[in-house]
Formats: sequence, C-alpha cells, structure tokens
Amino acid sequence: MMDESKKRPPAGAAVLRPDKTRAIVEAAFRELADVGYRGLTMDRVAARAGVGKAALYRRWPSKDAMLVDFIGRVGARRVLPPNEGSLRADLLAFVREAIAALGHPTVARVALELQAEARGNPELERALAERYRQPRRAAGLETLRRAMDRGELSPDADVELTLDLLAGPLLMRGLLTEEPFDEDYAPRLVDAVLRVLSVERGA
Amino acid sequence: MMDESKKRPPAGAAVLRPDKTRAIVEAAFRELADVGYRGLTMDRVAARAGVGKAALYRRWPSKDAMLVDFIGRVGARRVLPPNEGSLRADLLAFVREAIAALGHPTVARVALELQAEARGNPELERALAERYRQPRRAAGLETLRRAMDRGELSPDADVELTLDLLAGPLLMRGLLTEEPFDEDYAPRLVDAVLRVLSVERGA
Amino acid sequence: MMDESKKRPPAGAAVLRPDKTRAIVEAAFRELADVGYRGLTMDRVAARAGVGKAALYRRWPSKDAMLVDFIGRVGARRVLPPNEGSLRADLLAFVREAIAALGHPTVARVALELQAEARGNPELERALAERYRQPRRAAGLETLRRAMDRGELSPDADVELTLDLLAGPLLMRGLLTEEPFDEDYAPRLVDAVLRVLSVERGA
Amino acid sequence: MMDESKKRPPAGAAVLRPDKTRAIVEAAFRELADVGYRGLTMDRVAARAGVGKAALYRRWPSKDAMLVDFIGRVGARRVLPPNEGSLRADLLAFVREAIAALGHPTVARVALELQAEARGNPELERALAERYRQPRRAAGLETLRRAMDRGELSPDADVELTLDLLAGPLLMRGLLTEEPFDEDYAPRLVDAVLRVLSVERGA
DNA sequence: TAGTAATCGAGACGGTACGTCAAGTCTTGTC
DNA sequence: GACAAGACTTGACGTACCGTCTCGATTACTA
Repeated sequence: MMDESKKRPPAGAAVLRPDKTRAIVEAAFRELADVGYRGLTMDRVAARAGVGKAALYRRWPSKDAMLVDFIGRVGARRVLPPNEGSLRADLLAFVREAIAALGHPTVARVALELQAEARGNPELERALAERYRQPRRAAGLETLRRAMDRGELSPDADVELTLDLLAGPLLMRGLLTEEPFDEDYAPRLVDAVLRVLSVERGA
Repeated sequence: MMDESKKRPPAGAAVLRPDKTRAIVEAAFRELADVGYRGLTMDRVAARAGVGKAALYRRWPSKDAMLVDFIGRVGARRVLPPNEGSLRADLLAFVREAIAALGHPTVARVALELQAEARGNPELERALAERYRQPRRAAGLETLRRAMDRGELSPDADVELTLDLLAGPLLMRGLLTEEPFDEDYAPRLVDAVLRVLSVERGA
Repeated sequence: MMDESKKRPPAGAAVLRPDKTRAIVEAAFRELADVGYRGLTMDRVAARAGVGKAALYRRWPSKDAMLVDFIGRVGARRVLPPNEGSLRADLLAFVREAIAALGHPTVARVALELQAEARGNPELERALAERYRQPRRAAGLETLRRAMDRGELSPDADVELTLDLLAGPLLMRGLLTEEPFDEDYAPRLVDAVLRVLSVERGA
Repeated sequence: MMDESKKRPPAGAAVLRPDKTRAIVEAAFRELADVGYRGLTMDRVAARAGVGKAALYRRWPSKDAMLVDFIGRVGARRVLPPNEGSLRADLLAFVREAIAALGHPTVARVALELQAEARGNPELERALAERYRQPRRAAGLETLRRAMDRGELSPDADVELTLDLLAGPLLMRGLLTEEPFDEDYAPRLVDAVLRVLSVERGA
C-alpha cells in the first residue's frame, strides 16, 4: 500500500483492487469533511464506500495508519515556487496561495487534528513534515534565493526567520485561532516582511 | 464547580471534598503528561486518584468539560504586560516568556491536542481563547500602546499584524512543528518586528 | 459467577446485578430454543435481554463458558431415584421421566450440540457429566441397589450393563436419531431389561 | 460431484481434475482428525491441499455439503450382515465391528459433531442416516431374520427393540460419553440381548 | 448528640467503535 | 474453462472507553 515498488505479484495472485481503494479514499475524505478526524469511524467509512470493513484493514493496519497514508496521497512531494518576476509578487502569490489552501474546508477541519495526532505518532509526523511543511518551506527558500540571485535581496538576509515570519502568522490564524484573513492581509504581511528584509516596496 | 457563589447548602448536605478534587486534578495532570489528551481516560484518572469515577462526574459533566476547567485553573485570566522601560526590552521579555512557556513539557504535550479538540467544542474553544490567547494578546497590545504613549512607536502602526508577527512564529514552532528555538531566536524575532515598526534598535 | 463461595464483596463494591443475570439467562434460553447452540450470538442475546454486550462478558469469559455455566444452572446436582415399591414400577418411572425430559424442545434442540462441543472443551464435558449423566446414572444405580435389598434382584447382576441397556436406547433415539418413542416403548424396554435380569414380570 | 453420470463435457470445457479432488479430500480428512469438524476451515483445507479456495467451492456448494459428501465416500451404501453360522456368533461379530469402528480416532473425533450439525441440516441428516445408520440397521435386521429362518429365533421377537438394545449402548458409549469399552463388553451385551430374545447361550 | 442528606470507592450498566476471523463469492492472469 | 492466489462482503467475536447508575459506608452539617 505504502510501498511504491511495482514488483509484479506472483502470477495469478489477487491484488488489492484499485476501484475499491478509490471508493474507500473518497468515502473517507467525505467523512473527514463531515465529522472530522476524531469523529471518523471505520464502520462508517466502510459503509459509505460500500465495502466491507476487512477491505480497509487489508490496506492499512489501523485507522491511524489509514489517515497517515492519506496525507501522502493528498500532499505534494514538491511545491513549485512562484515566479512572478519580483520578490514582492512572488511572496504575494505564495501567501495568497497559502491562505486559499488553509481556507479549504477539509483542510481547516482536519489539518490541526492531524498535527495533534502526530504527537506520539512518528509516522504521521514524518508524513506531515515531508508532504506539507518541507515542500512549502523549500519553495519559500527557493523564492528568496532567486531574489538574491536577481540582486533584490541581500545574500546575508536571515532566511530562516523570514520564512517563520511568513508562515507563522498564516498557520497561527489558519490552523490555531481560525480567525479569518482580512482582504488585505496578504500585502500587509508581505510588505512587513519586505521591510524586515530592507527591500523597497517599489522594487 | 465553576460557580463560586457560596450559597449555603441545605441542611445535612454534604459537599464536594476539596482533598478529593485536588487528588483528581493532580492525577489528571500526571496522566496528561504521561499519555496526552487523547490517551487520557476517565477510568485511569479515577484509579490513579484513588477515587470513584462518579467523583469525577460529580465535579465535571464530561471529560472535555474537565479538561476545559483545567485550562481555567492553569491559565491566567490576565497576563501582566512586561515593563522593562523600552519597547525592545518589553518585547524581548514577552517573547522569552512565551518561549519558556511553550517549552514546558506538559504544555508541549497537551496544548495542541487541546486546540484540535476545540474544533467542534465551543466551550473548550472559548476557554482556550479566554485563558490563553486573549490575555497574552491583550498584554502584547498594552505593551505596544505604552510604547506609543512614550513616543517610541508611531500611533498608526499596524498593531494587529505586529502581534501576529510575534505570536505566529512562536506558536508555529512551539506547537505545530515543535522545532527548538535557537538561543538567539528571541532577539532576532524582536529586532525583525522592530524593523517592521520602523523603530531604531538603539531606541 | 461460577464461584459458589458467598464471601461478601469489599464494602461498597459494585456487584453483578441478579436481575440482569436473570434477563440474560432467559434471553439466552429463548435464543437456544429458537436457533440452537451454533446459531446463538452474543449480540442477539444481549439485545434480547435489553443489555449491553459487556454485561455478558462481565459474567462469562466467552460464549462457550456462558453455555457451560447454563448447564450447571439447569442440570440437577442430584436426581431422586423413583420409589414406587417394585423394581418394575421404579424402572418404568425412570424411563418415562427420561423420555419426557428428552422430548423437551430445548433439550432436543441443544443437548446434542452441547455434547458435541464438549469434545475439546473439558470444562463443558465435566459440566455435562456432573450435571446430567452422573446424577441420572447414580439414581439408576440406587434403584437397582434397593431392588437387591428387597430381594427382587440378584446381588451379582451386571449393574453397569443394565444401566447401559436402559440409557443407551433412550439416548440414541432421543439425541442421535431423534426418532419418536412409541406409546409403549417404556414398558417394552423395561420388560426386556427385566428379562436380562431374570426378574419375573409379576414381581 | 455427487452425480456419477459420465456424460461427456461440452467441447472445450475443462473438467474438475481428479488429482485436485483427491488432494482436497485428503487434506480435509487430515484437518478433521487434527481439529475436528468445528475447527475445520475452508481456508486451511485449501492451503493444506495446495489449492485455491474456489477449487473447493467448484466441487461442493458449501462446507457442510462437502462434509456431507465425505460421509458418502467413507460410509457404505450397504453393510454385509455377518454370517458366522449362529445368531450369537453373528451378533458378536456385529458388535465387535461396531466397537472397532467407533474406536477409530477420526470417527470418534468427528461423528458426534457431524450428527449435531445435522440438526437443521436435512441433507446432512439424510446422508448420515442413509450411509451409516440405515445400512447397519438393515444388516442387523437381516441377521435377526436369518436366525428366524434357521429357527433360532421366534418369528414374533421384538426386532426393533432388539436392535435398539444392541445399538443404543454402543452409540452411547462410543459417541456420547466416550467411555472405553471393556474387553468383554461385546459378549456381555450380546448375551444380555439373547436372554431378552429367550435364546439359550448354547444355541 | 442524633438525624439526615449528599459524598465517598467500587464497579456494573447500555452503547458504540475497534480490530480479527471465517464463510462463501468474485476477479485476475496462467495454463 | 479449470487452476492458484487471494481480495471481496457479511456478520460475529471479544475488548475498551464513555457517561450513568447502584450499592453500602462515611462524613459533616443542622437541629
């Protein structure tokens, strides 16, 4: 299931049927959106998918493992850094996309529970880091690096802190406090960060 | 339990014994530290406290309510804003205290699970907001306002965003990613924010 | 549950409630009569008794153990030997009672399944032996012994074989082949056995 | 499967391979001897036979039907009545053969479970009756009839009861109580029955 | 000091979800 | 089409936890 190796099964062997897997995953996501992580039950997912409970446990050893696997299915391995021509435009695109993603109902409903569950579930922690935090952070890093290459940004800017200043407020509002983002939150945040970086708005 | 009114009990009425309450609370905190929020069960807390399960439900209507109440016991209704003489010193004190608090093992263990649970539990959400986020935010606000009064800070600074820039990175690292804070994280963060506010470091 | 010792539970301890036990036992017997031993499910018994499944498992460690215990509740520890004045009358009473017992619908439905289950379940085997076979065999033995005391029966009669000749046909027809007993089966059987014992019918 | 008609299969049709059937039957019998009727699972039989589960269900419509069929394979359609020259010798041979058969480990292990299962499974009931009880009863009947023809036995003897007196004790001890048979059980039983029939031992 | 009423520990109660297992059916690719 | 492998649905099993209820014993207030 979680093994990507495509070794052919021994001739004639039965194989987990992809249509069932798909049905399960879809049903599970609908359940997540409806009742959240804690409220999801295997029986209901199975019923909703029109599938026996055993079909679930043939694919994943437990409810938690199943959810962990979903992260890997939905999350991207890589996030493309924006390329708008200027640092400010790039950061604006970056922030706006993040705000949109955090605003997606299922994300809002589930992401925090998932992250909480990751305490004491190293696999889940790893999945979340690899599929969500790291790709986005790498894209942010790349964005800053390109600005340095273009001479827009000093090469000795505090990159780590800059990324924290961008991501921190977004995650805090998006996941923890669930406060809505004002219309102009993105430019206010980006311009604040640019001031930290001593980049002129006009640049 | 949460009602402080001291109305006389009817003749002959017994009263919840405070030593038992104490024993329960202590047991619950030890359980929280050991197994976290999700792992905590009422049976175990009762057993650990040497108490019947009914003793718990006589005090709180549910497991969630109990945890909510604990927030109120531990969290402060008001947080005193620091008063170090300068905005920079105040913010440094503020950030350093936050880092210390987030580093406390039980907080690290439980806070995120609690916040996650607050989705779909408005009482818990309210308790967390009232006892943790709002007092701290109010203290931060007061700190900025005093700096304005002293003339250190322009009166039309973007206060909301400033507080987000301070709290966001701290909460993100402290609760979500659980990345450790570097030795010099506090001054780096504070100085970045001061630059956003156009406040000279020397000030 | 299966412990007869009446030691008082430690003061204040909760205790299995007899009304619930009764409800469960009754429901189980109705289920047995309806669907037999193999068809009985714990869920249905619980539902029929208006009881949670845990209430069953609090009393017995498993479905089999529960049924084993029922044997002990229904079966007699001792069976009174008949006392009709003559050997022939005693044996007739004995055989007629056995035929009646084997004809009871629940017995007919369940006894054989139970005995089959006893293969590989020593506890059940022991319960069946102690509660059913041995008491009846002892009563038969006592009946023959009294006839010897009265001089009706030679003291060196083959008692074991005699009891087999009585019980064998009854159990065979009652449990194995489920053939009905003719009206006059009892006297035919008894008189045949009396001839083996060289006892005159007139005696 | 149970149809012996050898009609040619339609062109191109494959045919159940007899070696597989053999492998399945052998595996099933080994399983029966090992774990009994209740413990036997189709998966294990298939695995033990090195065969897919479908191979079993292609041959028999259900687990019960498979076992029923086994009865037909092992049991005889007819049992030859003994022919030792005298009624006593015939009955002795008859009883001794029955004791030997009931002593076979697989029979002892399985026969009772099978008979129990026959409650509520008319096919199995019929198979057991046709293949086991009736042939043996018919042979017993024939034995008695021949003795009548020879003048050894009164033509108005109670034949039904006589057969019950022979079979009852044997089945009771062999299947129900699983008590071992004494060395001299056969002659004791036979002589008792002969006395019922008023046949002199010397005859 | 006696009465009285709510508290106490222990744990049984109904309900609901978990994860396992067996029966019988279906699917896939090979012979 | 039979074959091996094994995935499929269904439904029971036995476990764990929640929040409620029951029991007899204890405690502390009031009269």
